[in-house]
Amino acid sequence: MSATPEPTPARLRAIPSRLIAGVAAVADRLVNERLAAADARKWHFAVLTALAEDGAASQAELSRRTGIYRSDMVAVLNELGDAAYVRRAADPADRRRNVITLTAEGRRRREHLDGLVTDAQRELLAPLDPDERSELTRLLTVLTEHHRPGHPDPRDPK
Amino acid sequence: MSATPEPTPARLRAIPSRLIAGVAAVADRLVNERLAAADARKWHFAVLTALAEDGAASQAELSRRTGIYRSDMVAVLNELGDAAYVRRAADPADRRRNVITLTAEGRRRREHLDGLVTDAQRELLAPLDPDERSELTRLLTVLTEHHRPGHPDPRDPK
DNA sequence: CTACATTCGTTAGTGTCACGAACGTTAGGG
DNA sequence: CCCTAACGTTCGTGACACTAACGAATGTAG
Repeated sequence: MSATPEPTPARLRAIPSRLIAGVAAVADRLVNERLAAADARKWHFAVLTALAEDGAASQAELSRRTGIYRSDMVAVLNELGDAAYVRRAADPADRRRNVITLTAEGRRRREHLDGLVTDAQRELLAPLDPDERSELTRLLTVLTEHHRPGHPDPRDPK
Repeated sequence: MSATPEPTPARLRAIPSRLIAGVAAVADRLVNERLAAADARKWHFAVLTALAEDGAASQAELSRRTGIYRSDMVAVLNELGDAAYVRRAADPADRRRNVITLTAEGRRRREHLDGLVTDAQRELLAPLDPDERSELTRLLTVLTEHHRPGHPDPRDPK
């Protein structure tokens, strides 16, 4: 069991990057389906949650928290602003920045979307027991931490 | 540990679907970078590998094996055909079908790309030990098997 | 045998998303 | 004061997932 004489069967189905891409597609579909029913997309949820968890921030800061490119952040904030879920105000301390603030409606909206997203997680992880779920989360977190701008490879500190 | 009094901490960073999407993006980037250096894309590798592992097939069959939409398969096979990695011939037994066959050059090409893809997997999974790698693969396989057209929910056999 | 549904390959088109280029504005450091 | 860098913004690109529709061929029910 420890020494497999076979060279590398490496079945297409067992290639990690393909497995992950497949599961990611399923997860995205599950989340999007539910959010679409509430006329929202995952970016909306990500931005609202980032604001709820760590407070008001500039657009660039929100980009870093959520992983959304700052170019794409503009449109998301336009939509959230049009719906009065966030407010966009100039930062008096640094006039390059906009300060994005979560409104009361935005907070309610976030809680609603959170329920939908949580449902999607449940359906996604349905076949796993609690231990397996936390182990999966742990492994994915390790990978996420490792492949982070600045940490990818200590041999190339540039 | 079993009863968490907190309502829903649910940190944005810990949402499985977001973790998976992030890791999938990293994995895709790693694979694409390497394949691009060989002027290939992941579809090429997937099709060549499907042919090498399970033999010649029709385009629709390749679609199912690889997960590529049959609409997109056309362009991929055009490119692989132009490079003489595969041959496309009419199926005499069913004249709707094309039979796609892997050529000798295609087989060499596949082995080359396989090396690149394997390197990418190594880099992706670098922070995990062998046990963790197989556990991750196992968990992802469980999820993949569960969320498969026809198996999504036994409560809705339709 | 005829009629109908289904499969296949193909073309064209849509929407999402990640990402880069460039620009004007503003801030901070030498 | 100049230079660099960060910020918000606009525009554009390319990969990818997916749908719609088509003609040709096949299988099947009546």
